[in-house]
This record gives sequence, C-alpha cells and structure tokens, in this order.
Amino acid sequence: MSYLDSLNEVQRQAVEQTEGPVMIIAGAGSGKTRVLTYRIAHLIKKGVEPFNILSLTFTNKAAKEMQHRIQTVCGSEARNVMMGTFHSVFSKILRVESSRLGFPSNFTIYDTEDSKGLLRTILKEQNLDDKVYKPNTVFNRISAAKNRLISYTEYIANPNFTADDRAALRPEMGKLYKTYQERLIRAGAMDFDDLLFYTFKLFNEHPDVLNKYQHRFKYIMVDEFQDTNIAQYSITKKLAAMNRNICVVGDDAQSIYAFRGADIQNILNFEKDYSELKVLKLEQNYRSTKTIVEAANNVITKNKAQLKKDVWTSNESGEKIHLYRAASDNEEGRIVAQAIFESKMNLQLRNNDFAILYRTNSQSRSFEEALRKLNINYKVVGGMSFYQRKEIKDVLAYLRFVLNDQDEQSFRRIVNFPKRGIGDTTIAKIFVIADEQGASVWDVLCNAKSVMTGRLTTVFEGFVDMIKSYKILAQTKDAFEAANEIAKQSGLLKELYEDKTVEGIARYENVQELLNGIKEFVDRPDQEDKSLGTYLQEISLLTDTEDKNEKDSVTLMTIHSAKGLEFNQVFVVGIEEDLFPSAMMLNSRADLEEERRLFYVAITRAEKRLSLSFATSRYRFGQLKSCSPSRFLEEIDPRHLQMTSITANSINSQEQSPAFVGIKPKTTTATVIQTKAKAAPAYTPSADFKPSDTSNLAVGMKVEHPKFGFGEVKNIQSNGNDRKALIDFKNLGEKTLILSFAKLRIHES
DNA sequence: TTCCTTAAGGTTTTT
DNA sequence: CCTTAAGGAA
Repeated sequence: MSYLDSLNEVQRQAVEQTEGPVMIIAGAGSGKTRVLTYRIAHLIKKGVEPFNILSLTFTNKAAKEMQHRIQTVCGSEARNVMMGTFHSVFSKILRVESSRLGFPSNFTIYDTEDSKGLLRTILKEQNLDDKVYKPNTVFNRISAAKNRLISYTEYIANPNFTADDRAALRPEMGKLYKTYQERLIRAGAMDFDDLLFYTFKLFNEHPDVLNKYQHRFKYIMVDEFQDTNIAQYSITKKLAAMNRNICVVGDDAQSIYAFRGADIQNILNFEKDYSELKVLKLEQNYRSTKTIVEAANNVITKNKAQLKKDVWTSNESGEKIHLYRAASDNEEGRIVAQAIFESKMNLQLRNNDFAILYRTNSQSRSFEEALRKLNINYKVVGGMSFYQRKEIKDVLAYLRFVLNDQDEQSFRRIVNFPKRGIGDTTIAKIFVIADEQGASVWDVLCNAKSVMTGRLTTVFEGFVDMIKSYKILAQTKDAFEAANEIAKQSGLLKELYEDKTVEGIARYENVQELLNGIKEFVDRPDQEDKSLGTYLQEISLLTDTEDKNEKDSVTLMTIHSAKGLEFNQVFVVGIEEDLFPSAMMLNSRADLEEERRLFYVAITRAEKRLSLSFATSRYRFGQLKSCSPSRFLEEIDPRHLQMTSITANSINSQEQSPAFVGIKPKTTTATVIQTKAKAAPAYTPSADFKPSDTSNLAVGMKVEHPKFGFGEVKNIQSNGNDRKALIDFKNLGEKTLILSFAKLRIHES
C-alpha cells in the first residue's frame, strides 16, 4: 500500500487505527486533512462500504476540500461516503424523517436574517421595546440554549436562566423563546440551530430511527473537533454508540468558535466517554518555515488553557516576518497591494499564492480598491454572500413560498413585491385574522372573499391564483423551468430590468446568475432529483457561490474562514488594539485567549512568507479614529520580525495624480517599498535591555535597538503621532524607525 | 399606500 | 461611511 509510505509514523498509526475510538490532536500544518483523507481511503481499501462512512466537517469549504481530495485518492467510489457539514448532513436526515417530528419534508430553513426578522415581528406584536430586547441579543440567547440542547420548556423551568434574564431586565426572554419556536413550527421552518436540536431530538425520542443510522454509519469521522458544540457532540456520540468507531481530529490551539457554542470541554469529555480511547498527536509541521512556526509558538504559549503539544518543523528558517505600518486603512491597502505586486514579480508567483486575512469582513474595502488599481485579480470570500443579497432572497422567497405556503417570512417578502398595493396595515390585519382563526395566512387568503371587501378581494385572489399556478409549475417542471417562469411571471425580472442604475443592472445580472446556477444544478449529469425542493435544500446551507470562475486571484477573507487553508504568502492585516483583539473580546481571559488562538490560526496559514500590518488610524463609522498596534505583535519574538518601511511618499502620490490611474503600475513601483537591503544582523541585545521612553529623543543621542544594535540618532521627523527617527546603526547604516513602535534604549547623549 | 426625506444606529467571527 | 427605520407629504 504505497500511500502509507508517504506518511510519518504517527500519521500512519492514525490511518491504520480504524477500529475503536481515536482522537487525533493535530497541530497546525501537520497533515491533518491528509490523514483524514487517507484514513477514508484505507477503510475503503479494507473493504468497508463507502456508504457506511460518515465524515463531518465544520464549514462548507472544508467539506468541499475533503470531497475533492478523497475523489483524487479513491476515485468515484468515494462518492457514496456521506460527507458534509454537520448542518447539511443533518438537514438531509431531517428531510427524510421530518414526519416523526411533525414537520413537512419540504420544511424551510431560516437563515439568521429570516430568524431575526421573525423575532422583530414577534417583538412588535408583543409591544416589547427592541432597544431592550435587541433582536440580536434575543437571537443569540436562544441560539446558545439550542446549542446546549435546552428546549424552551427547560429554559423557562430553569431558575438560573430566568434569574439571569430578570437581572438583565429582559424577563420576557423565556416567553420569547417559546413564541419564536412555536412560530417556526407553524411556519414549517427550522433555523440553523434547529437542524442540530431536532436531529438530537429525533435520535433521542425515536430509537428505531437512531438504530437505522447507527447501522448505516459504521465509521464516523469528525474534523475540527475543537469547534463542535454540545448538540453536535451529543449527536455524534449517539450515532457512534453502537459501533464505537469514531475518530475525531482537532487542535485545541485552533478553537475559534466558542462564541457559537463550541465547547473545548468536548475534547476532555471525549476521553471520559471512551475509556478505550487511543490518542495520537501530530506535531510535525510540514507547511511553514521555522520562523513562522516559532512565531506561532511564541504567540500560543501566552495562553494558559491548552493541551501540551510541541509543534516543530524541519523546514528551512525562511524569511523573517515582515511588519508594515500604515498611516491609515487606505494606506494599508496600498502597501499590501504593492507588496503583493512586487512579490509576484520577484518570485514569479501567481495571484493564487496570496491571501489577505482580516478580523472583520468590513476591512476588505481598502484592499479591494488598492488591488483593483494595480490590476490584480482578487476574490472576496464570505461577507455578504450571494444568497443573502436582497434581489436573490426575493426570488428565493417566491420559490420557498410556492413550496411551503406556511412560511411567513417568505410571505412578508413577496406579498407586496413587486408592488401590489398591499400595505403594512393590510398585512397586519391578515395576520390578526389568521391568528383568530388559528389558520395560516395562506388559508386566510384562499378565502379572501369571506374576510375582505372591494379592491383587496381582487388583489388577493390574483395573488392566490398566481401562487397556485406556480405550485403546479413546481410540481410539473424541473427546478430551472419553474424558477425561470416564476421570476418572469411574477414581474420580478421586469422590475429589476427597468432599473437602469448601476446597482439595478447588477441586481438584474445577479438574478440571471442565480437562474444560471439553477440551470447548472438541473444539468448536472448525476443529478437525479431535479426538483425545486431539492435545489432549495441544497443552497439554503451554502454561504457562497461555488468558485466556478477559477481565475487566478488573490484571496481576501476573514481569519475564521481561512481556517484549514494554506497559502504561500499570507498578509494578516489590521493588527491593532480593539480590532484584533476585538474590543468586544477584552472582557475576560477566555475571550482574549480565543482572540489569540485566532491570531495563531492566521499566522499558521502561511507557508513561505508571512506579513503583518497595522494602521495608526482608520475610518470607523465615517470618522477617523486613531489606533495603536496590537498587543499580539509584542508576543512574537522580535528576532523573527522585520519592520519593512516605506521610503518615498510615492504610494500616496499615486492617489493624488489621476494620471496614474489605469496606467500599468509597473512605472510607479520601482522604489516604493524598501525591502531589506542587507541581511539581518546577528545581534543579541544586552541582557538587561529595557526600552526607554522615547518622547524626549533628540538628535545626537546614542541608542540601542534590540535587533539592530547600537546607533546614533541623526534626525527626527514629527507630524503628530507619527514620529520617525533616522538612526545610524554601527553595523547596518542608516535606518528610519517609527518611534511609536520601535523599542529603543537610550544610552545618554 | 407610496415615496421621499431625515434620523439613528451599527462592525465580530459562521452554519 | 453605510443601511435601515421612522415620519411626513402627495
């Protein structure tokens, strides 16, 4: 078996230990995905039916990646392995078993926006102040309960929760949870958390169903185990209870989803739950240079809560970590874009080799602008996904409502779009009537005559007839034909087509793109079920469109979505206090440690070169706010860092002179960024080195720098908080240092 | 009921 | 800066 030869000793054990419970603690870059892939391949080679293997991942991206790799190793046989995210796998099971829970099989999946919308209407109906009961807060609290498998009955009965809520001046929380849940049930809808909650309930209350799936899934694998929450853990535990062939892979150092209920306790519980557990540790990093691995270790050792683990690499030391300081978020964008441009030229790399990673989605803007100016292709992953766009959700709302006429959120979306002369008051009235009759809105509308008068009767009859005709379309035609007809007949396409603004045209194109996507779904060679329902189910858990435009491009994304990926060159940007670590995560040690793990994840994405950057000011809510470098930067041993500065203001001038716009950037880049001219010196700072206060630094003073050694101050430039000193170092010659960042010890004048 | 203007408030992170 | 809710006029 040749594939075993390409593995190291521990990796091979992990692959060959197919029976019984196994926990693999896998350090960053230690070949975790490889092990999982080969393990599945090994099972299949040993004669296990692919049909009997279940492989759970956390994100769609990870699932896709895994699927792809397995196909390469095992070929088409692997198609029958049940593989996907927890949510997608469970939603498939729930579709089949929904009747057991009293749900229709075509239940609608509410995304976060739908859920919050529903909460908003409930709040309004109950006359609760949405400043006290912020939809966000309420939703998060309900979500947290569901992720811990706490039903609203248990919630209301639990004095701890009710006391908390009373203390937070939100005594109605339990009641809201109940109402929200009842409304979801009435709408034939499940939110994301319900997919887990109800799967657990299904297995818990229906032993025959559980038994069926226990027999089916003889081998279970869980990736990113550190990110599972209690609900996910409990479900897998139930599924594995019979065969006990469960293999979990995780890294406590990369646990970054506690905010969503992930519980590191699961790793510890696992050892308790399976006494015969085999634990394996993958500690050799194959991905990154020594510098990067060591810097990552520097950072992560600052965390108290962690399992003992020693990540090392035999790779070369590689380049130092570049550190860029920018005056503003826009300049940060230009510096990074410029650095990518030069790196590409010097090292003959492709755009695909680069990634820009940030803490929050909103940071992408400045990088997008700068990359566009330099004609560098890029793609933004995550953020507002395609399926969350207004125009797309409108079309999908029609499709959803046609399949499930109980779905109240979709109804609200489409009832007066395009305009039919049905206002808020009318809609509210219908809901009241529906409530009185204990019927659904749809039922009320079907008997419009009995409750309406005059114009409204005709309007609603028209609406009902329209939906009914779409229902027939959905039953008789495939997903594409049905969707296409509905988009046309409803007047949605026309409405968008008539809007000739730039955004309007983009919206129209987006809807066309959606229809193209449906066409592709229908035309898929192995797609047997081409129904609208199946299509909707498939996309309701997707966050992005498929990467079908495989153009060579720089990747921009949050660190969260970068987990599990690797790039030759990585830029981690916006490393500033209050942004990273986020100001919202400074309240407890646990929160800060999660931020630090996030930083660890970011660093360890890089193979060859890592660049870090921060800005000293940044626009927030339209106002310029000054910021200071993140504490995380100080946690990296300065030996690994190299401040890379900008010599000329030419980057800025580029923006000022429109003449440059559109011209090949080559002409302007020659001297913009000063990469290291000389090799880094072998200098060890004095043992008692302590940085001095540099606010009184003056020309002529002798100073010591922990990295560059001794030197003399030649010049000081100052504009506001932007003080720079030109220092002539004994070993290195002149260098410009930024005083707010550089650590200098003053050795008198 | 709709459309326009104005005010307020909002940025974690993902399924 | 951006979007969305609210208020007022046609």
